[in-house]
This record gives sequence, structure tokens and C-alpha cells, in this order.
Amino acid sequence: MSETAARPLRADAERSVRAILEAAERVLSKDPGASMEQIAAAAGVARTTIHRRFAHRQALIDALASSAARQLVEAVEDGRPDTAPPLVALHRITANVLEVKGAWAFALELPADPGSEAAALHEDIGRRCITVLERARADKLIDEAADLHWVRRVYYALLGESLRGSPDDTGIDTDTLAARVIDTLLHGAGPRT
Amino acid sequence: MSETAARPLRADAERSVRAILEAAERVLSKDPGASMEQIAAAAGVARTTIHRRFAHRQALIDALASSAARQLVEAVEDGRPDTAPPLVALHRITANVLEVKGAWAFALELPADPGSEAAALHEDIGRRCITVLERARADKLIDEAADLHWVRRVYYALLGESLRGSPDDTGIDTDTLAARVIDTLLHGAGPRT
DNA sequence: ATTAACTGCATCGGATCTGTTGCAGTTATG
DNA sequence: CATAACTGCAACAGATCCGATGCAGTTAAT
Repeated sequence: MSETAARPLRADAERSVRAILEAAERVLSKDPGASMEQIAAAAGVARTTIHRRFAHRQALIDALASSAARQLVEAVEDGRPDTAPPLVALHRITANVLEVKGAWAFALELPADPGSEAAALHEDIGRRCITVLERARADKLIDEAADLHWVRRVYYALLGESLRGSPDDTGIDTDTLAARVIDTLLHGAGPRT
Repeated sequence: MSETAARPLRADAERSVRAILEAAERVLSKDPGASMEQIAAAAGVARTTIHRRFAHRQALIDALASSAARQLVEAVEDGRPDTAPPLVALHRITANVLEVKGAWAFALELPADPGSEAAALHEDIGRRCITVLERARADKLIDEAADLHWVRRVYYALLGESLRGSPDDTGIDTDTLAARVIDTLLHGAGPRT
């Protein structure tokens, strides 16, 4: 309820904003301290244009975080965390999130300060995540005594590690990666019985 | 064979260097873009003193990475990865590493460029890590078909997540954290049989 | 105790980045 | 087509940071 306001931009300008956000992600993920000039160049835009849409540098960062967080919410929603069978939901959500997080890694690892839109969205995602895990536990997929908050942290860590892309898994499709994440989450590295 | 050379510093100066490195870790972990002035202040030292020991800012960063990497090697060695029973070694190494990595998080997550001392040390650690995992697999602790490189990545991720310190586990001793990491690594979140 | 190392302070030049403004030219939109 | 929105370019002031240097005072070492 804070920045989706400002009456519609011209189709023209809207493209610029998207180009800027995408360029920011690309550039900042390689060098978090990159200058506005570098971002502008990557976006194919003059530096002043960025300042017209985003007052401060921080405003750009915030918008980037919000935009990415919204996409992540969508990725989770699409997996029907409340209705689909837990294992199905887990797989679908994982694959979706891997895709989004792969494209917006920098923006999503940004420390969202409390009160921001991004922070609220991430909290929402966190809750939905716990929901899925609870449903999975009810289906005996997860140990009854397990601490779901720890399980969630492990899940997040596995997601992060998955798209860290080692030389090995270049060009592996998202579904395969998702399957590995979930298998590891549920069974670890120990011998299968 | 590159920088441990320079004849011995005065006991005096050696303390300064240590103070600077510790301050750098502290300050940079909170703000990777912090100025030399901030680091100097945190070290209780004048900014020029830093420049006397470390020519460029990058030189300080490199020294920080090397110092931390050396401590990490020590932490691994201490766990007797080649001789102790795999499970014992794993636990001990994990506990040690958690301690070191907790104190030098920034320095250890630094992208070590190829050729640097830190890079060589990390490669060495990586090899030793694989060794322990192989020995664990020989003891049937790990599935025979498991990809040890993936297992190692998961292990690293779990270590990283462990010392991310959620509000829950403040003041939990290192051994408990280590136990949780290893348990999760070997069994995941699934039900125990 | 003498020497050499070390440090703090003040100051310098140079470089880089941010955020702003004015103007002229282009492009969408009704 | 006429207006208003949008953009690039150029130039600006202000701030910040880096790396270096000279000097005077303190501290460790032999």
C-alpha cells in the first residue's frame, strides 16, 4: 500500500523501469558496490533516468527487493501449498522457487529491514512454508519430533546451495535439482533402507 | 611462501596487526563496504597505521582471508580426519569449524581468487572433507550411491546455516549444534526407523 | 641507554560517486 | 495532431574515500 500507487507510467517508462531492475540484479549480484553508472550502462539507459524513477540508491534497492519478493510469493502460490498433496506441493514449489531465485539471487538475499514490503512478503512465505511442512509431517514424510523451524532453515539452505551451480551441474533442469533438494531434505545422505 | 617472510615484526606491531584483522572481520561482516577509517576506529588505531601494514585495501582483505583460512585448516586437522573413526572425526571437525567460522564468517565467505594462499588452503580443506566422507561411506554411514561432492556441498550449507543463529538457538553450545548438523546430514528430516 | 621500530596526527592530491538541474529532442497517448 | 510524458546529454556542487608523506613522540629491543 505504499508504492504501487503513483498513477500508471507510460508504457515506455515501464519498460525502462523493468530494464533497470533487471540490470541492477545482474550488476549488483557480481559487485554489490557497483555504481549507478554501471547499472545504467547495463540497462542501456542514462544515469539520470535511474534517478528520475528512484530518488535514492536505496530506493532502487528496496524496489528491487520488493519486486523479487513478489515474484517469489507467486512461485509459492503456484504450488498450492494449502491444497495439493504435500509431496507434490513441495516439489512444485521447490522447482518454481529455484527458477525465481536463480534469476533474482541478489535481490532475494538482501537483508529486508523490518517494516518493508519485502519483509512482509518474506514472512508470509515463511508461514506458508511451515504450513507445507506441517502437512508433510501429518503424512509421515517428516519425523514427528522434528523441529519444523530447523527443517525450514535446512530447506532454505539447500535451495541456496542448489543454485550456487557447481561446475558439475550446469545445464541440469530445474525439476532434477528440485528432486535432489527434496530427497536430501527428507533422507539426508545416509543409506536407503 | 609469499608473505610469512618479512622479518619478525616488533611484538608491538604484531598486536596491532591482529587487532586490525579482528576489527576488519567485525566491521566488514556488518558492512562489506565499510571504510578504512571505520576499521581503524574499531581496531583502536589510526587509519595510517593500517596503510603501513597493508598497502592496498585489497591487501588487507587478502590477509584477512588467509589468516582465517589457516585457522580453518587447523580446526580440521585437529579432528584427525585421516585416522579417527569417521563419526568421531566428523563431529569433532564440525564442532571446531563451527567455532572458527562463527568468529571469521566474513573472511571465510570471501571469494578466494585462484592462486591466492586462501584458495589453496580451501582446496586442501575440501580434499580432506572428501576423505572423511569416503571413510564414512566405507563404514556404511553414507549411502553407497551418494555423490560425495553433493554431500559436501550440503555439509557446507548446513554449517553455514547453523551459525546463522536464529533467535531460537542463542547460547547453544557448539557440540549440540554439531550434533544437529551431522544428524541432519545423515538422516535428513524424515522419520527415524 | 642507545638505537631502531612503531605510532598518531595533520595534511595533501586525486579519484570516484551521488544527487540535481536545465535544455533540447523523441515518443506515447488521447 | 497536439499535448504531455519521457529520455539523453552536459554540467554542477558536495561528499567521501583512498593512498601517501613528513614530523614529533612513544615504545620495544640489544
